[in-house]
Amino acid sequence: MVVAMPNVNQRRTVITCTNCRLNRYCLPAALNKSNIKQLEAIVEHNCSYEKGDHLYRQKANFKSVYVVRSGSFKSYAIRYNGKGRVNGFFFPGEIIGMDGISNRSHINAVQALEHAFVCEIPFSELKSLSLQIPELQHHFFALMGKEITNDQEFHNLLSSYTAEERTAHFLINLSSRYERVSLSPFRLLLPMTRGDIGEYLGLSLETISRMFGKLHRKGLIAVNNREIELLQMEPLLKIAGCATK
Amino acid sequence: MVVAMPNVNQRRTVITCTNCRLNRYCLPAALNKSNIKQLEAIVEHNCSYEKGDHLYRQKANFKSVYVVRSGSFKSYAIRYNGKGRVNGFFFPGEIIGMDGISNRSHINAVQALEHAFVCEIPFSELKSLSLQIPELQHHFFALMGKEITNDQEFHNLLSSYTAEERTAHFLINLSSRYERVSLSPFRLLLPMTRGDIGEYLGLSLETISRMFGKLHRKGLIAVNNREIELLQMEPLLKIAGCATK
DNA sequence: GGTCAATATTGATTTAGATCAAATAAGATT
DNA sequence: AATCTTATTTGATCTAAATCAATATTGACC
Repeated sequence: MVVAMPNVNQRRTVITCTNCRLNRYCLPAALNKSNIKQLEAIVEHNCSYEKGDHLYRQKANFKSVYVVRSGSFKSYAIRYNGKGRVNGFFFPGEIIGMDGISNRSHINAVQALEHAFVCEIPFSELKSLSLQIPELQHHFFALMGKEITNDQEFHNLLSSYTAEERTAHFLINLSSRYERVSLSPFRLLLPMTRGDIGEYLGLSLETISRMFGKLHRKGLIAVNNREIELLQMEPLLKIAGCATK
Repeated sequence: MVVAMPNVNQRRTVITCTNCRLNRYCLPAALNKSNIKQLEAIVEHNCSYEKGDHLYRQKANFKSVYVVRSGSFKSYAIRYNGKGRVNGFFFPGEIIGMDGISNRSHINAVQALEHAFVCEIPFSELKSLSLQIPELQHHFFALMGKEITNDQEFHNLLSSYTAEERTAHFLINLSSRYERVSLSPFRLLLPMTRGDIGEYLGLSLETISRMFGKLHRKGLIAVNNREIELLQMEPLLKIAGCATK
């Protein structure tokens, strides 16, 4: 089994926000020490999931948001007409569950792509705490805002990018998310299948395979099954439609 | 000039949230009378825009969110590579500006499609007020959550729907948004061009025209330039991938 | 190690929708 | 009303990516 995302908190010590390796990317990032203690009190740390396990299913009641501590997840939705599938991937430090806030029920299902740990944060308690800690409210607004801008940029990608551009963008995006949590941004271990990527990017799995081949032939990446090495960032960034500083 | 969205508050009386026709769809929906007064105090009512005017441009500083009072808007983003365009339409009672929350700068530009009025709500004041009024905080979280689920459903549409399905979905979606503010859900006056719709749905403007023609030939809609009449909702809903109750 | 199922690659063919190209039609401007 | 510009429709052609099909690889499990 490919385990792309190392489990980062294997130590015997009790895991808390204060000692979590990811706390500067997560909700505590916005808080002072005493506020972090308050946050810690409402968080359920270290819930474990095996590959294939569901964090929640479509239409499940919304109760909490979750932060990935290690491992990775995909979210997907199937409409009654059978259309639509994977619409998101989640890596350490990223928040899962905002798809349930407006309706009190989740529109997506979320499934572990490999063995994973998450922290669970009951949303009603998070809201109460946000009333007391303005920085927390501010930060959570910012996180939701980030989700909105990401989704809108993705709208852009799906409505105007070619298969090659989408594929390059996907790799560049993964690279920066890996880098954020101190994983190599150049050697990507993909926890998802070509099929998952295809559904996510609105392409067939064969096209994903072909585009990896094309980028490989251009000398921009090396492909070894689930391991993708990014060899030339500048041209990749260009194809991906990202400004190269 | 087509004026699809009637201006609903033409009276001479001073416009406030309390007397606004849209208050049950807008932020006041969640508040009691005394809280509405507090909200009113921070809102700049009745800012006027002519067709083509920009509410804000790409990369503009984020200061406020806006609620459409009358008329309509489109949002669009152009990446440095020239890709991407229209990514949203906004009608009375809908909120504009969440694309600036995470970054303190807007990723989209927003332009009036016809003569329009908006209310401006400074975001920092809205946040302060949300700390005092839990219902307001809750409601704004819900509004942002709604934006997220809408965007995700759109991801689904762009990655797996055919041209006909997208077009039907667009009409059905418009219909329900018109109905919400007491406009006819069956006779849609479109304030945007076929080109705008095409960019939004990831299709060419010719395809939009052809799909309108196709739905017309099936007897499901009548097309008269910018006026679209929805004649048979059930089959339209089915094509659009919406469950028909 | 051997079998099986899931995943990935590669090639051949098809097709939905893009693009190119006129011709109309509607609105704006004079 | 006459002109000009901008939108819209419709047709012919092209193409990017889907689909179909076969093979190869990998990992899971006995």
